[in-house]
Amino acid sequence: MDIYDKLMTLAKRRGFLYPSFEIYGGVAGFYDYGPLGSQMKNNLENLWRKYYILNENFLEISTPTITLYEVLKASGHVDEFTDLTGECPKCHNSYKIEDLEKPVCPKCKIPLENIHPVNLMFPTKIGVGNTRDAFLRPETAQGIFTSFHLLYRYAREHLPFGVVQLGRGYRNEVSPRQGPLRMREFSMAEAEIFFDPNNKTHIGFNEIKHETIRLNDNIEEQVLTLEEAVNNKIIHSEALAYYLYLTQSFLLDAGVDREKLRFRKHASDELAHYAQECWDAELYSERFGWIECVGIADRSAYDLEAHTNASGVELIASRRYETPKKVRIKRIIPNMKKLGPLFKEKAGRIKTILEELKPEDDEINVNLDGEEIHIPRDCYEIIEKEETITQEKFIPHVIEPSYGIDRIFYCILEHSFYETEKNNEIYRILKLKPIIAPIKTGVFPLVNDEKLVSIAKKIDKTLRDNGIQTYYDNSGSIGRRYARMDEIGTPFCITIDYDTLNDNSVTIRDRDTTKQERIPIDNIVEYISSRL
RNA sequence: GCGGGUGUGGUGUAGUCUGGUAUCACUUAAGCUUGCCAAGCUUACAACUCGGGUUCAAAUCCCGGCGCCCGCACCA
Repeated sequence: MDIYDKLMTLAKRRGFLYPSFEIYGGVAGFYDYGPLGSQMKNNLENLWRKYYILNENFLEISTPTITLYEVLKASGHVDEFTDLTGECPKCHNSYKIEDLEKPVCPKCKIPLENIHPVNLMFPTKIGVGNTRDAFLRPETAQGIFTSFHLLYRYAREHLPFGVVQLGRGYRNEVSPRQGPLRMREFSMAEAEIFFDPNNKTHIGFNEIKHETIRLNDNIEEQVLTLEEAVNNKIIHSEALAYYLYLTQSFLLDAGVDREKLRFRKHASDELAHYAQECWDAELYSERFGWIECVGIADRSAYDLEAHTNASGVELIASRRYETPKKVRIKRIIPNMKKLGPLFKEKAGRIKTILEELKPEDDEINVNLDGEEIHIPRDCYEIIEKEETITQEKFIPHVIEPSYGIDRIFYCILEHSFYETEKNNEIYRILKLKPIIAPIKTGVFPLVNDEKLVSIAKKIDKTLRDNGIQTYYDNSGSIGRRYARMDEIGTPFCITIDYDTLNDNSVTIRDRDTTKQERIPIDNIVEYISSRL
C-alpha cells in the first residue's frame, strides 16, 4: 500500500472522502466530501477568503454554474475544448484529427474509425420547448468577465481591482484516474484581478520583494527572491510575481509542506488558449508526482475583448490623463431631415455608419448588406471643432490565480499524513494545521464517572458556544480516544480528571508532541482560540 | 477510448485452481472495566462489485456492464 491507498482508506473510514454513488457501482471522477471532509474544505475555503477578500480587499461574487452557450463560444471554450478524435481499427491508437492531413492512421495507413468530437464540457439545455443551449461551466472566471462592466462601476472605476468566486466547475474528463486529483465536478477558487496593461506593477510588491520562491522555468529550477525573478525577466511582471508569492503564503498557511511546493512556468506550447504567461503552483504527491494545484495566468485582454466583440457591450475601463488633451477633430453630423425621407428604413443604420466614418473624402459611399449606397452631400455636415479629451478607453488585462480546491485538499492530507508505530501497532496522525483541522479539540472525561462527565459536557458546550468545533468522547480507554483524534488531525485534547474536582483545572494535550499542560478551566477558550 | 490485471463486512484478509452461502483480525456499537496515550472481558452489527449464462448447486466456471490499478491515448 502506498500513501495514496493508506490515505484514501483513512479518508473513507473517517469521513473525509467517499466515492460517490458507491451503492450503484460508483462512477469515476466524483467524490463526496464526508462530515469531516466538508468541514475541512470549508476551513480551507475560508482561509482562502481571508487571504483574498479580507487581506486583498477583493470582491466576492457568485454566478450560475449553468452558462449560456454564447458565453463559452465567445470565450473560446466551445472550440478549444473540442477535439475531433479518431481511432485506428488495427493498432487501436487514437489521434486528434486536426493534427493529421487526412483522417488516416499515420502508422497503419488505413482510415480512422469512430470519429467523434471529444468535448470536455457537459452540455445541457435551458428551458423546455424554446430552449437555449448551455454548458456546465468549465471555470468560474467567465461569470466574472460577463459582469465586468457592473463590477468596474461597483469598484468606482478604479484599477486595479480584484473579483473572486468560489464554486464548482465541470469537465467531462476522458479518463479521470487520479482519484480526487482529477474530478469531473470540482471546486475552485478563482480571482480575476483587472490591471491597466501599462502598469502591471503591484502596490504590495516592495514589501515582499526579498522573500524567496522556488521557480522552475523548464530550463532550471532555482530559489530566487521575487525581485531577482522580476529583474531577470523570469516572471514578467511585478503583479504576477506578487500573486505567486500570495499563493505560496496561502498554501504554506494551509499546511502544505514547503519542500513539496514549487512554481513551474508553462512552456509556450502548453499555454491555454487564453493565456499569455502562466505559472502553476505544483504540489508533490508520492504517487502522482508534481500536481498542478494552482494556475496563475496572465490572461491579458483576451476574455474582455472576446466578450466585448461577441456581445457588443464594451467591457472596458478608462485611463484619465493627468492633463487633459485638446484636439481638433472633424466629425460627420448626419442630417436626419434629409436622410430619413431618402433612405426610409435604412436611415437608422446609415446614421450609425456615418457617425463612425472619418471625414476624409467629399464623396461618401456606405456599404450596407453588400450594397454600395451613395450618400448625397446635403445629408450630412462636416464640422470641425476643438474637444478636450480627459481620458482614453482601454481593455484591462487580467491576472488570474485559479486554485483547485480539491487538489489542494488532497495534498494537504498527504503532506500531513504521518505513520509511526506504537506498541507494535501502526499509528497514524494527520498533522493538520489547527486552522484547517475539522475538529479543533477533543473533550474527554478520564473515566466514565458522572462527576467528571458532567464537567466535561459543560466544557464541551462552552467551547461550542465560543465557536470552537469539539468532539466529546467518553468511550474506550483514554489512549484510544487520543488515537481517534490524532487520526483525524484534531490538534488539542482536553481531559477532565479527578484533580479537576479539586482545582478546576484540566489537561490539554498537544497532538504533535503528546505533551500535556495543566490549565484552569476558565482559560480553555482563550488557550484554544489563540492557537487557531 | 484501447489493451492487461483486479474486485469478499467500515478496513485488511482466508476461501476461487479442484463449485456445496464464507475464515481471521482490526474497527464500530452496548455493557463491565479503565486514574493519561489504540489494555482486558462479554455481547452485538456487518461482506462475496452488478447483470446474465452453465449447473441439482456459483464468491468459485463462462459472457457482459461498472469501479479500481498499470500501460497507451487524452487532458493541463
